[in-house]
Amino acid sequence: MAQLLAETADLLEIGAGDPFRIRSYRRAAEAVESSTIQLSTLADDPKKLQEIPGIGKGMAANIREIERAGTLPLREELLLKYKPTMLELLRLPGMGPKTVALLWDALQVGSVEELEKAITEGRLAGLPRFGDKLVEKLRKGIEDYKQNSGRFLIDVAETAAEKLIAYLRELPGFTTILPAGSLRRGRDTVGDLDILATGPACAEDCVDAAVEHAAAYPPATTMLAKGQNKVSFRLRNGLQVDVRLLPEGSYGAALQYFTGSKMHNVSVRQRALKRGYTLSEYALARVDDGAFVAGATEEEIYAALGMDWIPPELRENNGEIEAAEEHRLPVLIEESDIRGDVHMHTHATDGKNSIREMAEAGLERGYEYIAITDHSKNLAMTNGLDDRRALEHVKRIREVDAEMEGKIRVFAGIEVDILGDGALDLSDEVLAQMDVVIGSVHSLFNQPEAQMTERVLRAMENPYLRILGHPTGRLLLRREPFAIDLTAALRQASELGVAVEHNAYPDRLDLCDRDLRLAKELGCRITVNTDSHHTSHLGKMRYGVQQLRRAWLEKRDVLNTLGAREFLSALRPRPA
DNA sequence: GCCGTTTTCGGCCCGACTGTTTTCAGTCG
Repeated sequence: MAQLLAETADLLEIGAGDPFRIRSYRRAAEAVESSTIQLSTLADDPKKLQEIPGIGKGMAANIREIERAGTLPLREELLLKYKPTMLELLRLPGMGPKTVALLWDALQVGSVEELEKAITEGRLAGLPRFGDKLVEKLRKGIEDYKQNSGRFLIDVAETAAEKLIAYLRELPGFTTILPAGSLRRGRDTVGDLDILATGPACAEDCVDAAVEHAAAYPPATTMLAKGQNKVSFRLRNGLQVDVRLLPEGSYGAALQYFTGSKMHNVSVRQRALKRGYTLSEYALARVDDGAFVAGATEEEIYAALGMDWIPPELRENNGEIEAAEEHRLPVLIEESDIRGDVHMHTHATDGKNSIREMAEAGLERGYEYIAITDHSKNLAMTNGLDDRRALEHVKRIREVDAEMEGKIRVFAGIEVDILGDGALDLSDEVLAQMDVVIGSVHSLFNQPEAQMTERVLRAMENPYLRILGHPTGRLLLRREPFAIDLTAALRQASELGVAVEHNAYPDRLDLCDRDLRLAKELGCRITVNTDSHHTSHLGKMRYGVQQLRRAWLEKRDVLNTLGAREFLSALRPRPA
C-alpha cells in the first residue's frame, strides 16, 4: 500500500500536480508504512483509518480501494499517461520530476535504458537545460545506478564514518565530529553518510583549510561537490559521503537539521512557525526581525520550542514531538542495560569459535550470561546437531560454565528448526536439557503465508520452545516475499509467554521498528541477540539496541536487561 | 489532499548548489 501511494505521488509530480496534494500522498505512504495496525482489517472502517495522522477522507477511500482492487484509480489513470519505468528515472542524480516530464514530452524517453540510448545517440542536445555537464552527470548516474544497490547496512556506514572521523581529527581544531542522518537515527540501512564537524578549524577565516583537508581524504574515489563548507565524495564501495564544516554557533541547528528525518523536521518547523520562529540549518530565529534565538546545541533549540530533547532514534514523526512537548518521552533502553546475549553459534555447527572463546568474549563485553544456541540437525548444511551430538554439546557447555567460575554464566541452548508439520527437529528428552530453545523458521521459506503461520503457531505449542526466533525473516537471506501473519504469531507468543527474538546482527534486523512496536503493544517479551557466529559479532549489539530505541522500547520491555537467574525465570516456564 | 489553541478556508519547511541563465529553474538534502 505504501509503495502504491508513494508511486502515485511520484507520478503526480511528473505530471506537475498540486505540490500539496503530492505531499499528502507521500505523507500517507509514510503513515501506512509505519502503522502497526493491519490496515486490511480496517478497510471497512473509515473512521478508524482517519484516526491515523495523514490519513483523511480521501486517503481512507484510497486505502479501501487498494484493499479491494489492488490499486487506486488515480494511479491507473496516471499510468495511462506515463510509464512505471519513469519512476526509476527519478532515482538518477540530477533527475527530478520536471526533467522526467521534459524527456517524455520531447523525446518519448521514459526509462533508464531509453535515456542511455538517447545519450549515446546524442539526441539530448538542444533540449533546454541539457548542457554537456548535465548529460555527463546523467551518464555517470546511469552507470552508478546499474552498479549500486542503493543503501548500505548500518555497520558498513558506521565503520566508514569512524575511519573518516579519525582522519578528519588529524587536522587540529575540531571539537566535535558526529555522523548525522539515518546512521545517527539508527536505521538498519543508510543511503548516504552525513558527517558534521565543528570547532575553531571551522571558523570563517580558516574553514578553507578544513575543506581542503576533508577533500584530500585518501579513500575518496570520485569528488562530487566542493563548496564553501561542504565536501561530497564517493567511497570505493559506492557510499556517498557529505562532510559539513560548521561554525560552533550553528552546530546544533545543523545537527538537528541533517539528522532528520524529513517528516520530523517538517513537523518541528511547523511548530516553530506557529511560535513565530523560523528554523533553518543555521539557527532558530524570530520571524519578525530575524533575531537569533538558538543554534549551538540541539537541546537549546528543542527547549526554545517548548520540547524536551528528542533522542535521534525517535525522530520519525511518530508522535515524538507531542510526547516531547508534554514531557512524556520514554526513557529508552541503553546498550549498557543489556546484561546477556542469548543467541550464538560455535564451531560445532556454523560458528567460528569455541564455547570457551564465546564465553570469554561475552565476559569481555561485561555480560553476566550468554546462551550457546547452535543449529539442530535439520539445517544439515551447517552440520546441525542431532540428539546425540546435542547432548554432548550441552555437557561441554556445562563444563565451560563451571570453568568460568561464575564470572559469566553460560547457558545451554539450541536453535531448532520448525519443520513442515510444526514439529521441532529434536526430541523432547533432549530439549528438556536446554535452558533456552529458540524456534527458527529456516525450513519454511517458500511456503504460502497461511501454512507458514499455522506451522509457527503449532511449533509454539511445544512447551520446550521458549523463544520465537526469526519471526519475519525480513532481511534473512534476502528472500522475498517471506511473510507470516505476524500479528497472529506475536499474539500467541504473548499468550504462551514465549519470548520473541530480535536479531541485532546488522543484516538480520528481522523485526523492524514497526514490528517491535506491535510486539510491545501485544505484550510480548522481547530478547535482543547478536546471532553471533564469531566472537567479534558480539559487538554488534548496539545496532539491535538502536532498533529497540526506534520502537520506543524501555529497559523493562527487554528480557536481556535482567540478571542471569531472572532472565531464565522470566521465560516461559519449562514443563516439570 | 490534510488539517485546526488564529479551525471548515487557506494555509502547507528551508536554503544551497548546479548549470545555465543574464535573473533563475530545478534538484537535493
